[in-house]
Amino acid sequence: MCDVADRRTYGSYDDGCASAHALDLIGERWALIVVRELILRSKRFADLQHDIPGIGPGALSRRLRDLEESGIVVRRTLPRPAAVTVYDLTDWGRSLEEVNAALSRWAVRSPALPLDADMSPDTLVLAMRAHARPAPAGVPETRVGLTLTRGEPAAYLATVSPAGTTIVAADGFGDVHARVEATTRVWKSLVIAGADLDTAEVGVTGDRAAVRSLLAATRL
Amino acid sequence: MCDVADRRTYGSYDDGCASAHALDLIGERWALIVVRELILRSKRFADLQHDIPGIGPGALSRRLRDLEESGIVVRRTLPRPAAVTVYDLTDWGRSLEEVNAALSRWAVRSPALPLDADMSPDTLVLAMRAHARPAPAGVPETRVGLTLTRGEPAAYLATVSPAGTTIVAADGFGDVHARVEATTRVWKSLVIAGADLDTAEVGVTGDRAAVRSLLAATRL
DNA sequence: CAGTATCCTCGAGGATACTG
DNA sequence: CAGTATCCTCGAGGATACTG
Repeated sequence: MCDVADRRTYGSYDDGCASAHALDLIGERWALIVVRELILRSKRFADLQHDIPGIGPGALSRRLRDLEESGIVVRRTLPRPAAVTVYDLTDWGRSLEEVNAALSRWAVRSPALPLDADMSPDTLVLAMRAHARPAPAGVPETRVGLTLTRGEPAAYLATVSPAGTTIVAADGFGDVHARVEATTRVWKSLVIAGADLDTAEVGVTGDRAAVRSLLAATRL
Repeated sequence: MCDVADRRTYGSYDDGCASAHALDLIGERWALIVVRELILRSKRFADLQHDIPGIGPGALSRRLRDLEESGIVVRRTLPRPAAVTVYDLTDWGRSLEEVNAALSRWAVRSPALPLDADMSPDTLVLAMRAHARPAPAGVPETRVGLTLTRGEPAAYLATVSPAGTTIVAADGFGDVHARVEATTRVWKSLVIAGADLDTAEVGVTGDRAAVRSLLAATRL
């Protein structure tokens, strides 16, 4: 299927383990970060540059090409009149969310976890998904519309219930128990640093308890 | 807790996400491979060099120092008369098995998964653990003693039951339904490439069906 | 055995300017 | 906007020899 000799390039692990092979594919610098930014939605080149602090156009370009060759990313052209190039994940690539989640659950116990760095709305929502827990038994299903801003606002629909907690990207909210608006920085302080909802600069419409349920079910 | 400015070294992701922080700690080349080799048992420097094909003494030395500083690895000196230095994982470091397992479960679906490269006995057993499934309901508990050789033989005790499948490093086997002896290369062909037990060069003592149960519960 | 020291090569990728 | 091209710096780590 794959000759070892073919793989012996500089930087490749000559090791038969599946996880070593995984590192060959997504162990390169920036690779998993790029994948992460594409899990919730497809994006354009400039979107990725904006959402990934510190990546240069050269590094991004190369990483996208590698990931495409590995079958993790696909490059598509939107139908006219948009006619614009976007990057998306294959199904297999999207299943890297599990790897990202495992990393996140592990890292949260790090003594050196940075609490004040910035992150994109999508990344923050992925962190919530990685740590999402079901609501306590007996609690009725609660839906919250979440709008996070860092530059452009991004909207998500969260559903909290004893059967499980989900958060997905959303265009509209429909019928929700509460709506929340916050900057990523402020919302992050609630989710990751455990700040208090009442003292944070968060705009809440509707049932404040619903927002508390969401935080209780997704806090790191 | 951690000033961003302190972290802005070359190679560090300036990103607030927990999984990006994880990559700061274990995203370096060889880091996760070294951790993986220590999950099942503590090892000496030369053991690690032997078990990790292609790593040089300089790279291993540096990686161990970094991992120690991050609180993932601990260096211990065995009591006299051994008086020898061994490397071990902290509890937090050992919980990286979950990350390794997530990577392994993802990579197994790679179209380019190499099937013929070599791997250490411990690594092979970790792959089995990552994919371990419970036995079908109603099947009685089965215990298998597994001895894998690549240089030194390494022994493991596997327990397969509807409540779950476990494999741990073992010194002796006690009362088991079957004993298996194989080289890592041959056993790998059974577990990863799906080769047939009857045609493989495997020494089986006791109940052959027990070995089939183990393979059915741990095959990738 | 358990590393450290040295030398060297290599490629990643940051910064920047540029093109279609 | 969507990248590519160029230049440069930097550090990783392979190979090897060496030390306690």
